[in-house]
Amino acid sequence: MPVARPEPQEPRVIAHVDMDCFYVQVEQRRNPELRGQPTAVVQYNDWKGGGLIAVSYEARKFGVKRSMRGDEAKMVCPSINLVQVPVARDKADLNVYRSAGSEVVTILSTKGKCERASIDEVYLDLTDAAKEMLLESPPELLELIFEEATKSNILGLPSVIFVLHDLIVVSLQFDMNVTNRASYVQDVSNREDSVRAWLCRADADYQDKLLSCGAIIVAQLRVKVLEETQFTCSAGIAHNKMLAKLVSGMHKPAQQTVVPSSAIQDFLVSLPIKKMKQLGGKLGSSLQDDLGVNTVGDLLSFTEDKLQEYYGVNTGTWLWKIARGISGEEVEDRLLPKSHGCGKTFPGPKALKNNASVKTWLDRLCEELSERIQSDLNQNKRIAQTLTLYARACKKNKSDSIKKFPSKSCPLRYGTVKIQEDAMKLFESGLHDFLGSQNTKWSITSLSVSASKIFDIPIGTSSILRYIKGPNSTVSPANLDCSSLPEDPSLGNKLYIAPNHEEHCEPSLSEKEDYGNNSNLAKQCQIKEEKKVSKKLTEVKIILGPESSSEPNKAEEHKAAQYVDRNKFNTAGSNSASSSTWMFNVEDIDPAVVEELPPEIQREIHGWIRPPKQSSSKTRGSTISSYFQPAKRD
DNA sequence: ACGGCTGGCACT
DNA sequence: TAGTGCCAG
Repeated sequence: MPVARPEPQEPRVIAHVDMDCFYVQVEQRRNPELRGQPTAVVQYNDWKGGGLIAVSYEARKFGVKRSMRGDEAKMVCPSINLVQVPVARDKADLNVYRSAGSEVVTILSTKGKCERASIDEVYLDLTDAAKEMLLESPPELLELIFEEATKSNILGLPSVIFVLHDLIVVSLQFDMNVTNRASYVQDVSNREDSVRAWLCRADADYQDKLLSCGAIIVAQLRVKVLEETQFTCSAGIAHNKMLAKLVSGMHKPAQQTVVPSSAIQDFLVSLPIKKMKQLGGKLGSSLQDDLGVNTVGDLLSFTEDKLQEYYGVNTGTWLWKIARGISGEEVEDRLLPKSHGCGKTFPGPKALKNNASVKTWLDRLCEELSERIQSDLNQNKRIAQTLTLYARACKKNKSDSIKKFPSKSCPLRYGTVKIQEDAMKLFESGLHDFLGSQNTKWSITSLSVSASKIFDIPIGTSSILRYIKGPNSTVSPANLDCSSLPEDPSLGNKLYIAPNHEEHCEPSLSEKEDYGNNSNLAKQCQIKEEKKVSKKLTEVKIILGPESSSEPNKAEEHKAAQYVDRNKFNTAGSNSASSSTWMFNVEDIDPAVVEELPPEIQREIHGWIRPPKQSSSKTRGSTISSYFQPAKRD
């Protein structure tokens, strides 16, 4: 369920940038002959021409839609070019699009906080950049406004010209005649003049001026993206994420749209409720069917209390706010995905009906997953902690077949073979739960594996080996237990040290309120809290990572292993094998050894042992925060 | 026989 | 936590 976030007081400048039919553009760059042609990207050509996942604007004019079959597309648009998604290991391989997306993110992340929202979308928080521009070169003083910026669409600006313009753009695409062209040019120039005037208004309020700067910055970024990647994109510029996202697709392709505060209400009143993000599904339907709310304007007549009554505290407040254009959600500073997954469906006759075929496919999926987390590790120094298996299954001849195949997860061990083994064990465990006591036939219609709980390997602690080598490490390599070292040859035996992933989370205010109504729940909540406090959050993980260069020194390795309490390591269940991570308590580290370490590492370790802050009188430590905001020195 | 394949988030 | 469900494109 959606949740309202506290609204920042200061006005922000937020942009949502959305690539235009991205996969098509990627293919058009690979094969320029496709440019300007009706084109679609399709995956799996064997059944009814495959499914379309991206459609060029030329093809859309013929009525070609995403989710059409290749065959259907050919029917409505015989001249369409259908490009297949690359296939690897007998499944669609989206890596070309992922890396193309990274190219774009790299460019877009240069002007402010940047959040990768999907493979082809980002949010930007340009507040600081906009403020800076306003101070140093405000639009009203600029002699020449950046051309792309004057092509912006400003919501609420007198729209006669826009309507005209839009109509003419359509006719333009059908090879218009000279007379039309003349009027088009004139209208465009009128339009650009009025946009320029709007962007440069000296009498604009502060918020609008910030937006103007935002629009100019985004225009520059979009041109840069085009120059450096050949990709066009569209964008929305507003004071929050919700509004920016809402309008980024309003004028496509290759255009941007600005939402001044003054235009919000008029814009929202008539907006169909289903167009709002998060309301495209069941919640939106419920609003329509149960409350008769068809537009965002209709929502305005409900009090916050009423909405909370229907949908709970969180969602109720959220609904009340979005109806008024209020959204406090922050742009996260994150350029990389939070998880990696690969999956495949096996519809109808293709369903997998025995362990052997499941294993075949699971092995392929795991191979791809392993490759992806491996390159994430190499390129981004990130480690994934959890492996999860999902499946969809049917039981033969049972009315009970509504039951879902349960997802299962376990600690993720690096190395393709280990991932394959663990995934198969997870599958067997899930299948066992799925079947229960019955001994019926089953079939699998979808399989996927994913790697999640990914965190950065902290800079400065990259290799514990580097720091633990003492002058007199004379232990025999024979003592070293290498049994759980990765087999994958691309992995070496380098040890990484990182804080325990244990999250220290305080229940949110709203949560507390919710619990407050129910003494039982409140008690549970309290118990949870106490557990967290009593458990000393000083555990640290040692993670096996890659050793790119030299052969690891066994003696050093053993020395490192001295600090690993293998007894404390345990696996999550009978189905999971040993992991490449161990838990131990930093307080168990021999202080004498700590002294051998470089000062910065000593400080880090002491930071883990000591509670990071004394500001709160509560005796609550936090591993994650003490690490990432280390050393408030006292 | 389902759009397929990814991804994110909230809730319990 | 692990596991489920919803949502988006």
